[in-house]
Amino acid sequence: MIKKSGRQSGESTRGRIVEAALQTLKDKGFAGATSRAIARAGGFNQALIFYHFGTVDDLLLAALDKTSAERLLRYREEVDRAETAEQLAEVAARVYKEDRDQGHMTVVSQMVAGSVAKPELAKEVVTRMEPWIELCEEALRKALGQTPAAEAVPLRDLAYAVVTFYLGLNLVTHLDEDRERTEALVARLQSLAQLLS
Amino acid sequence: MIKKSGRQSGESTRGRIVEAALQTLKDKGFAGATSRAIARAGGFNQALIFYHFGTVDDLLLAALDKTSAERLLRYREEVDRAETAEQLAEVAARVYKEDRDQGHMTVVSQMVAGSVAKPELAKEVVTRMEPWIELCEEALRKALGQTPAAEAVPLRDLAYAVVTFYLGLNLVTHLDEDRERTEALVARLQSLAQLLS
Amino acid sequence: MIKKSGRQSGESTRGRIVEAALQTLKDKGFAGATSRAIARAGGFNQALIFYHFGTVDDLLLAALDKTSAERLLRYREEVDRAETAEQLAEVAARVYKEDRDQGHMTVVSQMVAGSVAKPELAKEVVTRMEPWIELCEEALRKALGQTPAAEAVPLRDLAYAVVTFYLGLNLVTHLDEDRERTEALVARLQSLAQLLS
Amino acid sequence: MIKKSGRQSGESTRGRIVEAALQTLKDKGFAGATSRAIARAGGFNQALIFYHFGTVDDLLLAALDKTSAERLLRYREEVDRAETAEQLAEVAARVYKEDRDQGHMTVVSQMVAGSVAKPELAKEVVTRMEPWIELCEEALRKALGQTPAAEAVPLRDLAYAVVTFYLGLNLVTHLDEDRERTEALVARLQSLAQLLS
DNA sequence: TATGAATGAGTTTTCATTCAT
DNA sequence: GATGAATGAAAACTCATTCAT
Repeated sequence: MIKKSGRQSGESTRGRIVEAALQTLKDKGFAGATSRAIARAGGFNQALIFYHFGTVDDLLLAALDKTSAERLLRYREEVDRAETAEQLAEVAARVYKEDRDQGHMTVVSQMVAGSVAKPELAKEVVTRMEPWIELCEEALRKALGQTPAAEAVPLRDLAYAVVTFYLGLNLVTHLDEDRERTEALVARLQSLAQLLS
Repeated sequence: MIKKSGRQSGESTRGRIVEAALQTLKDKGFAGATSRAIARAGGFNQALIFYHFGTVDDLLLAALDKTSAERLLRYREEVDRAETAEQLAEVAARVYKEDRDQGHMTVVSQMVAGSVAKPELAKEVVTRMEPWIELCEEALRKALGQTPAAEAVPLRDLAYAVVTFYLGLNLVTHLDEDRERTEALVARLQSLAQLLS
Repeated sequence: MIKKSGRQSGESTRGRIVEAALQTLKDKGFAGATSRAIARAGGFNQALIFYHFGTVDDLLLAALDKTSAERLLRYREEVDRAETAEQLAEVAARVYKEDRDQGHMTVVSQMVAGSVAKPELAKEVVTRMEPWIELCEEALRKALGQTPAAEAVPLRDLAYAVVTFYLGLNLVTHLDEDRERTEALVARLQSLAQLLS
Repeated sequence: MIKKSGRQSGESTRGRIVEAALQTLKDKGFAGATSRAIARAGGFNQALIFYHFGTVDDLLLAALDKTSAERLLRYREEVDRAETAEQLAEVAARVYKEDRDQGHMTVVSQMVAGSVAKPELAKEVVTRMEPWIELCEEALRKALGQTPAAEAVPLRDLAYAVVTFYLGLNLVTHLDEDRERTEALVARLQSLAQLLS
């Protein structure tokens, strides 16, 4: 079916809006992700956001969903391929860099940080963290299978800790302009992982 | 002698404003910490904020300073008293609960999260994180002194990791309304600490 | 077909806003031409000004443009019609009275005066004075063509002087409530013009 | 009588405030001459303005008085010394440059322009223009004594015209950054004066 | 005299959202 | 579907002025 020239189909418009929301979240943070800023970033009309998503917060959640889904796929692919703890540590370091460079984790931490004052938003954000904890638990099971650490701490809790750390890591990443420290940190954690294995 | 309402000693007014800013940061987050909201919380005139602090951001930084100074004192006291890794883990768990219940760490993570889009704010926030990393390093030196972990990872980097985790922990804390998970997590980390010792 | 109040054709709204800005500039001067005052004068929402013009200064410039264009047309029409120095002096007196009564020159002098502290505004205002100097030069060429005055002073400079005087005249006009003096002054200048011819 | 150290006598404080008001009027124009800006410029407390002058407008008038008195003295001195029209034209050019460079006329034109919306202020400003018109008339009498121009136009009216022009000149001066045009203009007027003599 | 503190009303500008077309 | 226009509320910040000391 051929669309009229100029106007994109509704689906692709939604996509463009979500994309613009993501970009704005990365560039300006939660506080700066206003309907105007998003519309400006995407080059479309402000009102479109409300037509397609109802509220700005709903658009932001949709954006979070998109990032989450994409990255989850990518992570699972890598986790499935890895076998040993060392490999997993290496995977984590690599994918972290992807996340950081593409701003995916910025989106997540901004949404988490921004939802402090908005309980309804917070509820939705929590829900979206769940699959990450699961993926992480899976990875940890692979990595720590029989080690003493696995016995001391239930993998579920450890997974929660890892995700928590990841959130903090992202928050800190944007403060560390030259990336010296965060870079070093991730390298160190890799060494630590080998210790535990 | 009782002061008439309205004109006060200046220093105490600054204090009241900072207190209101802290409360607002805790209750509404960075995005909600507007001059109006803060003035409403403290029951004073909006313009007073600008009279005493010039800008909202400067007030927010002053609030961060206050929390930071107070908590740093409290932490150092506890860290100085502790001797073994186990004691330190116990201290960490206890003081974390204080922080959480009093909202001190909320203030920190909100300021960190809120400064994504504001480079000048970010610079100031970074500076204020430094003493925390130092304190943490000190505590880790005590805890890990001779262990293999201390050799694998420089304590400085580990301290940075701990602070990062702490930031994430706080972000996550307010999402976890019933505190089930974060509570469990902290308990688990305590066990983990025993493992490492 | 009558439009419902509220949504209008955009172009006409811009016009209404410009008109309100002109009125406010005339009534309250540059310092009093605030967005609120203008919105009140025009009976529309304050935010409309920013929607259509971005900043108050840009609106004020648009208002200046409108007055300028309208009056320039009117002046040129009269100047083209006049032949002798006496006729031009008469034209000048007549159109000055129009200007004064309609407040057109108040707008100009207020914008000039108001731009002291605003270099960007000043730049724009200067640009908008140019066509007036040109028109004036043209009129002077007609009036003074072969006279000794024309030889002593380049017409360009004289035109600049006339415009300068006109600016001053306007400033003074509003101080001279009963218009006795300015009225007399213009009459005298007419006589003077005859002397020079 | 020796004053206490630190505190200046009331009279000198008034002087400092007036001086600061003048400076602010020159730098920021009427719209920018707020109590805060003036206090900042003079390095004293805002409230002092109200203590000594009651309102900002009254201070501004006091400042106008001071400039006016000082310049009037200077002008009279020069006018008294001059004899011929040529000398007077030369004096005018010289003293104009002083005025411009020291910003005295800026103060005047800003006060005139700023009083559009404030009838009480306007009334006061008008009063303060009177001695200038008189001085100017006197100078013109000297310069034009027996010429045909003096017969065609009453000197009083001409004096009014000159003052009016002077006001406009100042308005234009600050728009003409490189001073090319206004400089040339004043030079031309000097030549013109010789023509009339 | 002088001042730091305080205030209510004001400033420009941006917000999310709605609506007519 | 899409858009330009419109709006009431709110943002940060400044205003002239008052007052207790």
